[in-house]
Amino acid sequence: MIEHTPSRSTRVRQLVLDTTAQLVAEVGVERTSIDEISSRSGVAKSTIYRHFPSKQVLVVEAVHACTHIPVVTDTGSLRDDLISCFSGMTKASFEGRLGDMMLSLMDAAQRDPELGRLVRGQAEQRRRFATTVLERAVERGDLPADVDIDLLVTLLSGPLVYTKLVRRQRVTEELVAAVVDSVLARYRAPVQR
Amino acid sequence: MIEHTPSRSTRVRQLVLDTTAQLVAEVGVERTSIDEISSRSGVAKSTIYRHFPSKQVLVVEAVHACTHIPVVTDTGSLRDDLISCFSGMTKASFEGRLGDMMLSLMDAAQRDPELGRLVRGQAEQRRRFATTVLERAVERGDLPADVDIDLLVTLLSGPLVYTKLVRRQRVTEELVAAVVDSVLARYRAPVQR
DNA sequence: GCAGAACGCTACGGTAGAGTATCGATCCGC
DNA sequence: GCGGATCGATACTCTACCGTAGCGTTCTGC
Repeated sequence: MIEHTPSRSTRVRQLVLDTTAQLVAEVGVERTSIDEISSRSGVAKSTIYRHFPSKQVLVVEAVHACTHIPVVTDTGSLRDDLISCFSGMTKASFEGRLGDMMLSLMDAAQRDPELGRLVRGQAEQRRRFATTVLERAVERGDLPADVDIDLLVTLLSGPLVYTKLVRRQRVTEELVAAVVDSVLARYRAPVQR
Repeated sequence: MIEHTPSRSTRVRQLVLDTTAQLVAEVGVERTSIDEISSRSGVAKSTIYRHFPSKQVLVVEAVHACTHIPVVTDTGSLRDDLISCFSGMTKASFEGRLGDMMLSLMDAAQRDPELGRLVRGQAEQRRRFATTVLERAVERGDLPADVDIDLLVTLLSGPLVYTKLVRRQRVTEELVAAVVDSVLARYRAPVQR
């Protein structure tokens, strides 16, 4: 992939998007103003409006710009796949700017249909990834065929979301592993004691 | 307890608090305005400011007014106690107005120190209740002594919070029971197979 | 180096909301 | 039913913000 030196236009555009994301992460969607974006980025207000028709669109694009899609591994080990899956989601959703935006974003998504689609889409995508990993495990026989995959995804995702949003603590690799192990414990062959 | 007929002052005050809570539940903390509270409640703006020094204080009091403390049962059965505990919390936190406020509240709590204290306090109280139930179970020998209670509380609370906030689905009695049973499964006497 | 595009600056108009002030009307205890 | 307390209505100041407009300046492709 050849990296052209970006034109002035796209450079400015990127700067505005970046500043917007930064501001949303700091003060939330509602308190983010164009004037503040302008003064903080050094890009004139008029220029911002030459790139984006409205604040609503700008915010949506800025948020969209900092969402990555985590990769799904297939190591053959359910435990490893789950840990990899949820570690990836943690990095993609809870860390960096997106992590700081989450609450404000979810709140704003209740009222803004466009943000609503974006946030809901992300959440569903996250669920689908985990669902895929679990379905593969069922096919391999690592999980009983009658297992409630939907419930399992909730049992796995919930504690991580809770730790991030309610407890406001970092979701560590150790926590992910502990959650995965706890949830899987009942499906392991009963240990001799 | 003798119920006096409330004076005009407290009646108006209550009406304002109620309308505020209703509005916060509908449009969130930031979009709730004194003018709207005034026009919707029929109470004049000037009167509102005679009762509350600022919007910030009003919102905090309004939120505070609709928080109940769930009761903790002690039936001797860990499963029943947990289900009772988390059903109570669900009713107290996820249903009714408080449930509709949650997201906006948690978001606003990031910036408003007073709301922050309130929300954090609630969350900690919830955790203490669950912790109490689990500690009793350890004392009774229903759970191993080296169990990680903190992790257990997260495993139990997380899926419910996730269902409410992220999936935006009702937290049913069935879900509470399913989560409790899933988490407890690994601590049950290993089933013969 | 020279158009033309992109940008910065400043100044608007318009709206919404917080909080204050005044005054007349209304309620409520005594 | 009288007087003090409370309330309603209105108008006002301030501030913040969205979005627009005009114009001079700077950059960029050719």
